[in-house]
Amino acid sequence: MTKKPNLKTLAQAAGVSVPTASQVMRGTGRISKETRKKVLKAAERLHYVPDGRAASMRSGEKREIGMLIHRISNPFNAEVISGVSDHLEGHGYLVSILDSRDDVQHQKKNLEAFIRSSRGGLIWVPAHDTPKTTIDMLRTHSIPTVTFLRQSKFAQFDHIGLKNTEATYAATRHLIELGHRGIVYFGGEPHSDVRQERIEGFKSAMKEYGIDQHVVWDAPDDKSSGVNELHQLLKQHPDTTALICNGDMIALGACFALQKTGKAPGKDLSIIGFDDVQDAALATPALSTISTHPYELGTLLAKTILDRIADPLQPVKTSLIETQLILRETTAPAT
Amino acid sequence: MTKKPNLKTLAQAAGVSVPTASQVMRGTGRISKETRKKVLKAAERLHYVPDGRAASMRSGEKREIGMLIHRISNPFNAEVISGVSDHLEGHGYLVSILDSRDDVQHQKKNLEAFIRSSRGGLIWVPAHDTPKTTIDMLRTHSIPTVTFLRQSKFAQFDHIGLKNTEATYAATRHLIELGHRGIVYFGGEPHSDVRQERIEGFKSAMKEYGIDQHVVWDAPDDKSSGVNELHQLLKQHPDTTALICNGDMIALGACFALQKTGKAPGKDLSIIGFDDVQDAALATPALSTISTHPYELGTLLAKTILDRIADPLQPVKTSLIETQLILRETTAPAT
DNA sequence: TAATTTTGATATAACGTTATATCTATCGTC
DNA sequence: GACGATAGATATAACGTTATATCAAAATTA
Repeated sequence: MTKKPNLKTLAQAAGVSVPTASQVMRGTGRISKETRKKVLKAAERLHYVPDGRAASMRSGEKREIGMLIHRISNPFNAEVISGVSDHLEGHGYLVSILDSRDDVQHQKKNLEAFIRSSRGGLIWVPAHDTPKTTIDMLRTHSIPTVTFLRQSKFAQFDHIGLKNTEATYAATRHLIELGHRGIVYFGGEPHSDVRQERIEGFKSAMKEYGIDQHVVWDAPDDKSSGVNELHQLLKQHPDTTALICNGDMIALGACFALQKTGKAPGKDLSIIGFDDVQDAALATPALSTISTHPYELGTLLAKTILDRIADPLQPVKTSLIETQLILRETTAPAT
Repeated sequence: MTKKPNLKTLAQAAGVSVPTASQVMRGTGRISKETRKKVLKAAERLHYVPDGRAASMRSGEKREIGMLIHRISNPFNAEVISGVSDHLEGHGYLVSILDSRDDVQHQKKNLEAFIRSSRGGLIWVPAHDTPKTTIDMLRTHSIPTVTFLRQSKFAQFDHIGLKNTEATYAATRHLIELGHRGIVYFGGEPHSDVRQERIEGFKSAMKEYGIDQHVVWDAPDDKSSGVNELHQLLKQHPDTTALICNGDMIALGACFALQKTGKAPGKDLSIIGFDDVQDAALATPALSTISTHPYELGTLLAKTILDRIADPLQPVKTSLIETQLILRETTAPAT
């Protein structure tokens, strides 16, 4: 059990000075072929790996990006992560994921630890009702930050979002043209801004067609919530003929609940999800939904944070990703 | 845009020396009430946050644990992560996740960056066919490491695993007692040791009942693979009446494929999954499967790595988690 | 050949902390 | 009132790197 090797050890083993060893390891400076070989050989033998803390502290370089997201198990997020990682690893960065569980307490703890650890940048989905103090904390440490999906009310960061309003507008319009009138916006937390944008699109389509009644139903965005809440909804609003859902998971839950009562999604109730997760296409019946190109979103996030790191003073940018209405088997004309 | 504050700035602002400021921030040493108040006030005003790199380098303490796993989107892993995070955050650690995509190249890159970043410990699912050099790299840096699910052939780390053999033995036996004879082990990569253990249990149950023919079918562990491969399997082995699957996702894929051809899981083909992910209970029909208590596994992982950090020289420990056969709607007597 | 540049290496200081040793008042004790 | 003990602060060095300045020797130029 030998001691962990450092530059000093390495330099001694190779018979050179510490700065020389450092230069060889980084491939900088003027080094002769023989010394380079000597040092590399010693490094191999000792399994030398530089201490990133010391290197980063001295040089100011930070080759690690953190992603703080609201739900690590969300398959949509997993796709985004892939996009981010593929791009950033290509640029020599390590991407590590933190899970806020969409809870401001967890988020604060994680962010404090994050700031302490001095990483190069943050890709972030702010938790619901993120307080101003949290934002201030980030600002005063001037960490390159890009938000996605959700935007902060209190500060301007670079942001990649979705065209939420347009997406639900198109979906709602499609349902109306199929003859539906009893359309409900199903799922999501009341405080969510993203959801508010989506409801905006829903309402404006309804208004455009002169439908005044529009029900919005609050419920957590997971599958079991869809199962549980659908019955409540149908009991309270029996004239419902179609759902625009806040996410695929709750939509799939609703499909499941419907089938349990002997009814058929599509035939008895039209359902449109949001995200186009892998399961949407593989469900029975296949879920009509709104696709959001998560991998491309990830790539764009990666590019955006690299730009921000390269030039911290450039003006703030916001990009919105196009969505696409995917019609499968859970949408049909109203009967 | 003021400069990031450090201990020196803070000490000057509070009118004390650097070591005093340091002691106040950590709550150590002998400090009078007034000076403490002065320093804390200044820290608040400046939004001072200590630099974890410097602190960790000097003190040797590392309050960050990394989890390197094979598939971040796997819902089973998400549950494990929750268990780990809940426990470790309670002990003042930050948990960050790295995704190896089950690829030895990605894994190596991630591990190198991980070692450079000098974290306190590693919770790890080794990728398939992890080479010895990778293990050596870890060993020479003597990083407290706990593996889970998969064990390394080349080194002894603390390990938390599943009782794979017992699990599939019980499942196979159950199917045999229901009258099935054409039972197939469906899914998984050929090189997987975990899968090998499961196949062991499968075979030994078959042998015990004098059934000599046992088909093992290779296929990736995801849903779409289940959809695609089932047809191939049934074409090649038409006398198949039941499947033991290597994971819930491929099992659900098989259910889907079966339904597409007008047949019913449970009635026409019995299917047992592995993991008991959330979707298993919510599928139509509900999936019979093997539950593995992922959250508890996570808690145990957290405790194990804390023990290892506290005493790096203690003997290596291995724990195996009990599994449980959950019978739902996709298992029925053979016709 | 003297002056100048280039090559290949090294010495030194600095990044922001914390561990250890040290120092000066003030206190209690007999 | 002399003495040791203690409270409350500080000086100094160290963690493992890298940036900058420096230096000797070799190579090039005039």
